[in-house]
Amino acid sequence: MSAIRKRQDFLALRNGRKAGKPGFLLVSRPNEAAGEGVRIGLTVTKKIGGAVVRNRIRRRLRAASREIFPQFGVPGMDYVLIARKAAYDRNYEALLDDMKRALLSLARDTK
RNA sequence: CCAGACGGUCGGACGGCCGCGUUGAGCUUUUAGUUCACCGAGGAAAGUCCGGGCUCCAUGGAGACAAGGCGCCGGGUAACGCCCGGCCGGGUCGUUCGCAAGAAUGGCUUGAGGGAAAGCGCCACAGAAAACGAACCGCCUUCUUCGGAAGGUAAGGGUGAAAAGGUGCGGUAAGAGCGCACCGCUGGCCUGGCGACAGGUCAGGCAUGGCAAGCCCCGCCUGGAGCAAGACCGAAUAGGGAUGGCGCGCCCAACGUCGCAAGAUGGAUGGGCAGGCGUGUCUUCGCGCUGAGGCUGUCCGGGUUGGUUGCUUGAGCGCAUAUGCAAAUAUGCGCCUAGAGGAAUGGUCGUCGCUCAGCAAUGAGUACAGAACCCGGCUUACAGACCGUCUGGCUUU
Repeated sequence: MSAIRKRQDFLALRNGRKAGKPGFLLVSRPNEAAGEGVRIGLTVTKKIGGAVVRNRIRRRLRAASREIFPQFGVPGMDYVLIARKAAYDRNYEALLDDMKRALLSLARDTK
């Protein structure tokens, strides 16, 4: 499991499959170059809030993804989480559940 | 004890589980991975408004001009438009003196606080008039056709943010610094103070308003850009320069050169044909493109993605002593305190603290806000707590 850092890679995800949840929008796309690894990127736009709010959202989503992705992420896929405002104070258990369901629904669509 | 103002300090704590970044040490086979340890956001990290350090660029010295900024005095500072102390003015409240105008003094508050007799400009509305010293009403004198007209007058009315020093007495046709007293103002001199200024004294009746945060004048200051500055290393691909190798078919031909001529020779940013490539299933044939434009070796320089560096020890922080009203400075001792880069410094659960509501159980809230080269300031945001000074109220003695 590694992070997506380059702008080019983020742009490539733009047309991927999407699954929306209260706290975020999950986008996925198969990645030929990466092989078997799962790559995750985070996007938190300025529209959502100040730096403090954005940092907290980024950390919560990152912490949640660490718990969920090793088990439910599909190897060889790139994922991008686009944050929404609700991620700031949504119940953590609900956030984990949202993420699990989003991954499952994307995996079903791919088949 | 309560409330308020001002100044200063702080701005949650502990534990479990799961994680991240720098550094150090160890282990594994180098790459990399892994284990342990240490450290890991702010008072404003914010706004990016001033002042510097640092870096690159520009620059011979000095002056002038332009543009921008600053503007009472003294001190502090690396520097500042910041800070400290002082001076002067405005507003407001109280006290004292005075018939009054006004003055003195204390508290709070406030001032972009140089120049308005260098010049230009502006002063809305209202008002007669907003500066050329001004007559609307009123007042007084003269004349009168009894409607008013001419002249004098800034005491009174009215307008306004602002109306031509104020109060009182005299004076006068009515008035007026016209005269006088007091208050205010302006100028000279003397004294005190480093100075801004203050006090005293003499003179002047003292027409010549306000705005300089409109232009302007005077004095002082200022080169430009910023860590995405700058330095180094440099993959693949494309492109640039130098140099070498291979290849560069045929015909026509403008024109050039040589020649007395015949002719010879070179031959284009020209034309045609071979040849090559593509295409319709293939051949023939046709169409399109191409037709020396090529292929390749070596070296050089620039340079993108990326990597390394700049990158945290500094006008640093704490304590003590000394000097100073203070800002601050000096000396001594101690300390090392984030360095990321799609960007670490956390996520989650529990217990407690604090504030508010409630008799209680309990419930609700726990701010503003996230380093990005580094300092000194300013400004703005902020739940709550603590300390000090002052003011007011209540209770007790």
